Amino acid sequence: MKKEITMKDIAKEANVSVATVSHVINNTKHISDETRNTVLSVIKKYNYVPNSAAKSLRQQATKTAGVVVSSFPDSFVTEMIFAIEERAKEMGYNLLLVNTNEDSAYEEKTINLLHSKMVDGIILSPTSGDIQYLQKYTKDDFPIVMVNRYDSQIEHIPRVTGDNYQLGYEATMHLLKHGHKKIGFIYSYPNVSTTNDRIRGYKDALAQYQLPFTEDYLIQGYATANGGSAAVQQLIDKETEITALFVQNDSMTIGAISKIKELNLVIPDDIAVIGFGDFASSHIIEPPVTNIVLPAETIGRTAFDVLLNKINNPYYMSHIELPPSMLIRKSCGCF
Amino acid sequence: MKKEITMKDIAKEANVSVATVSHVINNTKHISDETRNTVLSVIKKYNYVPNSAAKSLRQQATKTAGVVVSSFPDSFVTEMIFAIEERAKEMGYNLLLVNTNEDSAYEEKTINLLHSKMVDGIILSPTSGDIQYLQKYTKDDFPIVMVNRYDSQIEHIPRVTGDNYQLGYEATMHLLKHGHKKIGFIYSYPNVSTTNDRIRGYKDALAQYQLPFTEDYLIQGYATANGGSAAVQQLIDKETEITALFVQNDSMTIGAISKIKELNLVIPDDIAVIGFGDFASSHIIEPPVTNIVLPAETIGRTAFDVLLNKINNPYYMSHIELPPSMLIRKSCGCF
DNA sequence: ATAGATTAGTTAAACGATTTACTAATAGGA
DNA sequence: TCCTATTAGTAAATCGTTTAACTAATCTAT
Repeated sequence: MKKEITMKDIAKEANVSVATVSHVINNTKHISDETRNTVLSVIKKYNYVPNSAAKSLRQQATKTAGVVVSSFPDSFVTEMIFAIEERAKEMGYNLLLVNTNEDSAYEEKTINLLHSKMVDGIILSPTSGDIQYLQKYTKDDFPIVMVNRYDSQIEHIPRVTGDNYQLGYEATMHLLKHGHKKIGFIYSYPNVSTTNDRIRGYKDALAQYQLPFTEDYLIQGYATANGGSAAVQQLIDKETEITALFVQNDSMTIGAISKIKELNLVIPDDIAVIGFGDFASSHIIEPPVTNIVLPAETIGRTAFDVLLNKINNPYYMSHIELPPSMLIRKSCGCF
Repeated sequence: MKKEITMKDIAKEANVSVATVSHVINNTKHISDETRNTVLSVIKKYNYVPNSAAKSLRQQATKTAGVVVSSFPDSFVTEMIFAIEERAKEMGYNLLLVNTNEDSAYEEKTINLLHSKMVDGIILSPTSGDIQYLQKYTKDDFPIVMVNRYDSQIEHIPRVTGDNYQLGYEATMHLLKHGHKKIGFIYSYPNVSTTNDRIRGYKDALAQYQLPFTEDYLIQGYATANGGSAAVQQLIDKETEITALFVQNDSMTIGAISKIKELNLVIPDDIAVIGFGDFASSHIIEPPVTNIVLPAETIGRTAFDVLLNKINNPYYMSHIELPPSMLIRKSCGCF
C-alpha cells in the first residue's frame, strides 16, 4: 500500500501551513477566499480525506456511533437496526454495526474495540452473558444505551425496549379467552429480559384464569425454522396435549407451523398459534398467522435519540418502554 | 466523560516505562516474569484497553475489516454477511458493518470513513451508482473486494459473486421446458450486475427457444412484499397474459404470490413461479415455492478469504463465480 | 497620527500508542 | 582478565491531525 496523502502534502502543494488546511476543512477560522480556494482545489486534486484515526486521537470525538446486537436474522431486530440507521443518517452520524451472535466474550471485545476506535457512543442489545464489564464504561460516563433487551443488574444505563411483560400477558390472555387451557410457549434465548418478561406475563395471565403453570409447556430451541419444528415435536413427545402455541420469533413460528401441518393437525382448530413479530410471509402462510408485535421502528429511532441525549448530557437518564399491539389473522381462531 | 486511562498511567503505577508496557501487551520483546506480572496486574486493576486510534495511527494496521452492503433485509444478503462474520471471527478479525441502503453518496462517505478509521480492507457490495471513486483506492492498493455485485468498469478489484447469468438462464429454461412462452421477470435494483446478468441469461434462454424478448414482461419495483404484489398488478394491467414468473428476491416473491392468490389465480396452473434465494417460509407457503439459489455461505466465506489474500499480497487478483442450484418445489409446476 | 480591533495566517504542543536505537548490567568463553 | 553476547529495560522519534497562542498586516475611529 503506497504512502497515504497527508495534510502536510496538501499544505506543501498549496504553499500554506497545515493549520490553514485544517481550518479550511473544518471551517474553524476565517480564511480568505483565495487561499481557501487553492487549498480546496489541491484537496480535490488528490482526493484527500483526513485520517480520522489522527483526528479522533486529537479530538476525542467522532460523529460515529456503534450498534452491537446479539442476533441478526430476526425480522424484528433487522427492522430495528434499519430504523437506527435511518435516524443516525438524519442526524449526521455514521454507524458501525457488529453482530455478536450471542457470544458474550466477543461482545466485550467488540465494545472495547468500538470504544477505542472512539465512537461517540454505543447502542447495545446485550447477550445473556455476564455484562458486568459494562460497569467500567458507565463509571467513565461513556455513553451506552440498551435497546430491546436490558439487564437490570447494570445501573445507570438508559434503555428503550418493548413492554415484553405486557406482550406476554396480552398474547396469553388472547388465547385464554378463546378457551385454551394448555398453552405452549416456544422461545429461543434463555436468561434475557425479553424472554423473562414475556414468561412473567404468560404466568400472570394463567393466574388470572386460575390455571397452574406447567414447566413442560415451556420449550427452548434454536431461533431457526428447524428449531421451531423441533420444539413442536417435543411438545408432542411429552404428551402435553397443548391446544395453543405462543412462539417468540419469526423463523421459529414458520418452523412450528410447518411441523403442525406435517403432523396433520389443523390450525387453529387443533392448535392455535400466535407468533411474535410481523414478517412478510405472515399473511400469506396458510392460515395467515396472528402476530403480536412491538414497534420496531419507533424503538430504533428512539434509541438513537436517547443515545444522542446521553452523549450531550452525561447525566441523562431514561427508561422507555413501548407497548405491543396485535395483528389478528386466522391462526389464533378469531375467525 | 472522565479522562481515559492511558499507557502512561499504567507505566507510572508499575514503575516502568511506557515502552515496557507496550512490550508486555504486544509480546514484542522479552520482559522478565517479574515486571511482566506487575504490569499485567496493573492493567487488570484498571481494566486498561489500549486506545486503538493511537495504535492505528502508529501501526497503519488493525485487525479489522469493513463490510459495506447496499441492501439489508434480504435473506440472501443477510446469510452472506453472517458467513463473512463467522469467517472473520475464525481468523481473528473484527468486522465493522455498514448498510448504505442503495445510497451511493453515502457509500462513498462510508468507504472514506472506514478507510480513514484504518480498517485493513473492505468487502463491498456496491450500489448501482457511480463508483469511479473506488479507482483512488485501487491505485493506492487499499484492499477492497467486491462481493455479490460487481462493476466491470472498475479494474483490478478481486471479486466473488454468484454466476447470475447462469442463474437467469437456468430458471428461465426451467419454465420454458414446462411450456411457458410468456414469462414475467420481476426485479428490484436496476443497473447492478446481478440484475443485468440475470436478464442476459433470461434473454439467452428465450433465444434458445426462438422466442422474442418482450420489454413489457420486465417489471421493476421496490424490494418489498408490497413491491412484489404491485409488480404482479402491473403485469395484469398491461394485459401481458404471462403464465410464469421469475422473481428476484424473497420479499417480492412473497408479495407476488399473495397478489396472485388475491386475484383468484392458481399457482402453478394459471401462473408458475420461481423465486430467487431460499428463505424460511419458502416451503410452508401454499404452494411451496421453487427457488433458484446461490451458495450465500460459500460466497461470504470466500469473500473474506480473498480479502485476506489481498491484504497480504497487494498484487493478488481473482474473479470467483459460484454456480446456482435449484430447489424444486410446487410453484413451478413440476408436480 | 495613533491606539485598538480585526483579519489572515503560522508555530508548536498536544493526543496515545509503537518501535528503533540505545544503555547498563550480567554471563560466558578463551 | 578481557572481549563479546545476551538480557532487561528505556529514551525519543513518529504516526496525522487539531487548536491555543502568537505575529504581522491592515483597517477604524478618535
